[in-house]
Amino acid sequence: MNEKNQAHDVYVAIADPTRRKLLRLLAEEEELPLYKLTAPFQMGRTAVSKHLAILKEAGLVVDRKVGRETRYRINADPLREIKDWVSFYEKFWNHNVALLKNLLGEE
Amino acid sequence: MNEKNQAHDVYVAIADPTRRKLLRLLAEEEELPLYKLTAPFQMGRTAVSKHLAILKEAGLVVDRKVGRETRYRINADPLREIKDWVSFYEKFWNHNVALLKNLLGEE
DNA sequence: TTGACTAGACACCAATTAGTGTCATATAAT
DNA sequence: ATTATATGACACTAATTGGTGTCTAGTCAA
Repeated sequence: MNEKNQAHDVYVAIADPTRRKLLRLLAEEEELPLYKLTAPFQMGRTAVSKHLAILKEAGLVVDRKVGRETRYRINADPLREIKDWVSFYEKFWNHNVALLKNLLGEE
Repeated sequence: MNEKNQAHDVYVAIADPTRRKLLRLLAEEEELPLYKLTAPFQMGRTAVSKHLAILKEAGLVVDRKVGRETRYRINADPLREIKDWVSFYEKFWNHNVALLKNLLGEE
């Protein structure tokens, strides 16, 4: 899946439901090896491994080798970028809420 | 680009830089026709139109015909979903900040 | 030390994506 | 009435994506 170089940003990383589910799993278990991360999915180990590689590229997971396992751990920091990006648009829905309040208030 | 059916969620919609830029443009101009939205990009009108279609599918833009133009307008509401999703992970980076504070406090 | 387990590295494939160009149509302007 | 503008609708293409299977190597256990 993207064997070549960098260029996988956080936005792309979280666009895939499988990858979001992986993050969720990692959010609850502190550290998990690939074979355990593969279990909840129908796809094969290779596919999950590639998804994890994309998450890793985006900085959302960190891995370390322990014996024959490769254990993955979440790193949520890059998600700040998403949060910042979204919060810029918050004023739009707040704006609408304000309009609505206004409307109801003048009713 | 996805001529068939639905299935374009918000996550996918914002994964593309062109589409994020489109949203930004629409955030500043209230309402813009396709030909004006195309101008800032190097790609052709057709491509931009398709990106807008994806944004529309995700509910992030609304359009209306005015004469021969099709004018686009932003609708930020679906971004709430992203915000909610990200905020779940906030505790992780807050957790780290807490740890750091602890560390500094005990210094 | 033999065998089972965990995972990386490849090669391969089908479906999707992001772009292109062209043609048709509706509207506006001269 | 004619011409220019704005866009939709298609057909096409190259690159990317998300998945597969196989082979290899390191590690753990009997």
